[in-house]
Order: sequence, then C-alpha cells, then structure tokens
Amino acid sequence: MEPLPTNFFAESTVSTARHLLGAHLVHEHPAAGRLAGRIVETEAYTEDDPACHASHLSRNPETGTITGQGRGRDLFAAPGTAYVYLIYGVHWLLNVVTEPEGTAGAVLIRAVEPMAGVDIMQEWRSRPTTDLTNGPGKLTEAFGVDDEQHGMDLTGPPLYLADGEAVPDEEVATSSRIGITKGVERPWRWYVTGSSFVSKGTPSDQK
DNA sequence: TATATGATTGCCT
DNA sequence: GGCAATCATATAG
Repeated sequence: MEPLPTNFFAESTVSTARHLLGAHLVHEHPAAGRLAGRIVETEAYTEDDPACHASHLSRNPETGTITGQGRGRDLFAAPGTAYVYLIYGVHWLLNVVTEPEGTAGAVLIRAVEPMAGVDIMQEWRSRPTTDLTNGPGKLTEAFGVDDEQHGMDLTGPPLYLADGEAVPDEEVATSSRIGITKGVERPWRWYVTGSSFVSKGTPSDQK
C-alpha cells in the first residue's frame, strides 16, 4: 500500500474525486498509532464553483497574486496539500487540494470504512462502529484530524492517502453534493453503492 | 463595525 | 422531526 504521489492530485478535481474512491486514508498518529480507512464517499470543489471557498477570490495569471482574504486562499496551494477547516464552528472537514499550484480546487473526504485502529476511533467517538466515520465531521474526529494538519503534505506520513483496490463503475454512484446552497446542480458527489459507511446526508437537489 | 450563515452532528421532543 | 452548538468568513450598513 503505497502513498499516492503528488501528480495523482494534479489532474482535474472531478476525476481525482472519482478515483479517490477505494484509496486509503492513513494517519500514523504519534500517540494512538496507525489509523486507516477506505474512502467510500467524496465531493469535488473547483475554482469556478460557487460552492467553493475560492469562488470569490481571483488570481492574476501574470503575477500569480491572489486577491481577497480568507481560508480559500489555501485552495491555490500545491496538489496533495491538506485543507482542513472548521464548519459551523463545530466540526473539522478534511480536503485534499487538487490541480496544479496556482489553480484552486479540492476534494472533500466525506466518508471512509474503518480498516485499522478501530478501537481507538471508538474510544474517541464512543459510538457504534458504523457511526464512526460515515460523515465528513465524524471521520476527522475518528482520525484525530484538526487544524494541526492543515497545510500538511498528504503524500507521505504522518497523514497521507494511499492506493487501494480500484472501485469499478458498477459500484459507484453520483449525486449532487450535500449541505450546500450554491452550485447545487453540479453532480459532484461520488460514493460506493452498498457500503454501510456512506454518510446519511441528503443531496442538495432533493427535498 | 454588526449581523448572518455555513461542504455538520447529536441531543431533545 | 426540530434545533442548538460555536466561530471563521462573507456581506451589509
């Protein structure tokens, strides 16, 4: 199980999100040891996407200067960089920055299937196994991820993405993204059908 | 400067 | 099913 290389994340955000299904999220935690899970749900956010944190920013192609302030600036970082942010003042969400440096984009890791360190995850979350990592805010708690990991390179330890068995198209479904109010029509959520670790959210284009 | 909102979750009725 | 938690950032004034 090898770490995914930087160029894996340099391709388009949308295809990266699709191909991240089946890959592994690994955290070699300094205190708790090795935590790992198989990715079963992702979402894509791109530079021209109204739902993206970088949507209100712009970049001068000549100078590379980014106009505007805030966390979205970090979406222009090098591919494979961790983008971790606080949502609702309560939960941390983990993204992987995509596209070449200077172009904004990221894939949100929404759900994983626990593979290693389940006992630790259970200790930290005190919930049933199937409710440990089946949501973006849940898996960061289970993996011990917060703003300490923001900006880290995810192509090597301690926190990284590793290859896994590819998920065939027959086992992959798409939908609109969950919990957003802008860019609702874009079908940029991918998940593994039949996995009991996919999040329970409702796609934003549904009632 | 002030107010509203969000890539969510879990507890309460 | 309803809603509070809790804060960074966006947007209004």
